[in-house]
Amino acid sequence: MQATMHTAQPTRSVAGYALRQPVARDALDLLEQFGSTVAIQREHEIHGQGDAADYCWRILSGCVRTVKLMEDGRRQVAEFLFPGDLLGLDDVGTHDFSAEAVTDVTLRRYPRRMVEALADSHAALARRLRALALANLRNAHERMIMLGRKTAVEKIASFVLEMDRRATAPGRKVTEVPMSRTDVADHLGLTVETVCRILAHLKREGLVVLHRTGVEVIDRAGLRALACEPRH
Amino acid sequence: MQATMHTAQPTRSVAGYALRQPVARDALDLLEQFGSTVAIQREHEIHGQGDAADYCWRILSGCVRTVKLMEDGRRQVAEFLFPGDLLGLDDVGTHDFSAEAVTDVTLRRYPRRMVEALADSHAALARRLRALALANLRNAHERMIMLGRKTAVEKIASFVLEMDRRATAPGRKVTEVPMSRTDVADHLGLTVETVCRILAHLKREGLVVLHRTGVEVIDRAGLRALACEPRH
DNA sequence: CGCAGGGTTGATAGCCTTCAAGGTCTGTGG
DNA sequence: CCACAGACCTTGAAGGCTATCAACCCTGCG
Repeated sequence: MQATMHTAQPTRSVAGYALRQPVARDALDLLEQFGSTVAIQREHEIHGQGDAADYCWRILSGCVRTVKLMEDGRRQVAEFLFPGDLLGLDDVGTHDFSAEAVTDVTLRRYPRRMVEALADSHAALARRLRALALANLRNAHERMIMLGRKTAVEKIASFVLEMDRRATAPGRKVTEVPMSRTDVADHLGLTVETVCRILAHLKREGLVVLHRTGVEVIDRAGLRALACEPRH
Repeated sequence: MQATMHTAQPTRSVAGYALRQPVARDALDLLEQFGSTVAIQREHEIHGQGDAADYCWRILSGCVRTVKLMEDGRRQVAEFLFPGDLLGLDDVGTHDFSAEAVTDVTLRRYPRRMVEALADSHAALARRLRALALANLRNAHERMIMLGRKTAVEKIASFVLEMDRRATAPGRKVTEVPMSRTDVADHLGLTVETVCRILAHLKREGLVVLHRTGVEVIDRAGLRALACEPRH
């Protein structure tokens, strides 16, 4: 789901996978005329798991999570989305996940029908859509090795670095971390308690400073070492 | 990477995500004239991690695994591919994974350059390629909840059921399981020993029978219950 | 026949979870 | 303004699931 769009948020300098096949004028601009702006309140649902995939969205402000639930309540947060990211383009027929507002969010909404129709007549858009899907696939694969083979410390260190890259406002030192510890836990395949403990550990080690609603990376190299190295 | 193609292997009745947007004549047939057939020996590499993505392949016979390695040797097997599945279509520029032959395999190889060129002039092919990418993305998401939230027993039960669906020759009761226990472990985020122990457990419980080089599902409903239920 | 590699099983250890008990912050109402 | 309730966060103690270490088995093959 996550993919950066750069025309809409020129101030954000997030590294965009989608930029590998640049086009002079972004092919996604074709959609703009069919868009409408909507606002969703914190903790409200944007779409449910199994809903018809009639729309897709671009995040203008705020943070969104995509969630999959098991019958017994176990939860997996697939992605966190930030301004510029796209949501709901990857579901065929029905949405695979529910999408929920982590904070108050504003979205630009596009009818899927138009997307598909335009893609058929504009090769550049079709190419762009596939590039987005492939970038998301690459992300998903990265998460697989994270979930399958990394230790808790490595997961948290990776997560902090990812937030630092993706969610730090330009010019600010402190990365906003709007989601709850529970969300982070369900994203990384851990428990709330483990997330807390390991963040506290990183803080004791002087790698990060924890603020009210954010994290400040002190020792980026140290975190990077923790994020990939074998246990300890 | 995995995606079923059904024109090429009409005898296989694997449920194909790719069939959601059927076209009268499969758009992928456009590629056939540019294909060449290659054979790769067991345990040999088809392409390496980081190699230029100049080709993609369709598996004609045998079994292939896609592998990602961490610096310290930890390994993640992203997918197992069987006849009819496509390989290497999802990598832009360079391959994200290495692909290795689990058994002796025969492949049909296509130049990526032709794929991209044809996609630009044939909307149906472009649509089909995106559908394949999205199906793979859906698979990857399914694996995320598996790796992040399922217990070892649930992982193994799910895996056996998946092999039963995908790799059972038509009319046969016994599912060939050509990959080693190590491969299975690295696919599920477990160790070899745990895989062995849990297979033995499923056997003791009468859910499966283990053969030399395959598994026979005895109690499909029982396995299905184990695959999704909470621990125990 | 002996060797090598993968598979299986057992014993032990450790990471993370589970269970439990405060602590902190925010929003609300008196 | 202050008190209070509730949600989230944090920290501690104990337990369980899976990994690790080790030994043995089995099979195929030179």
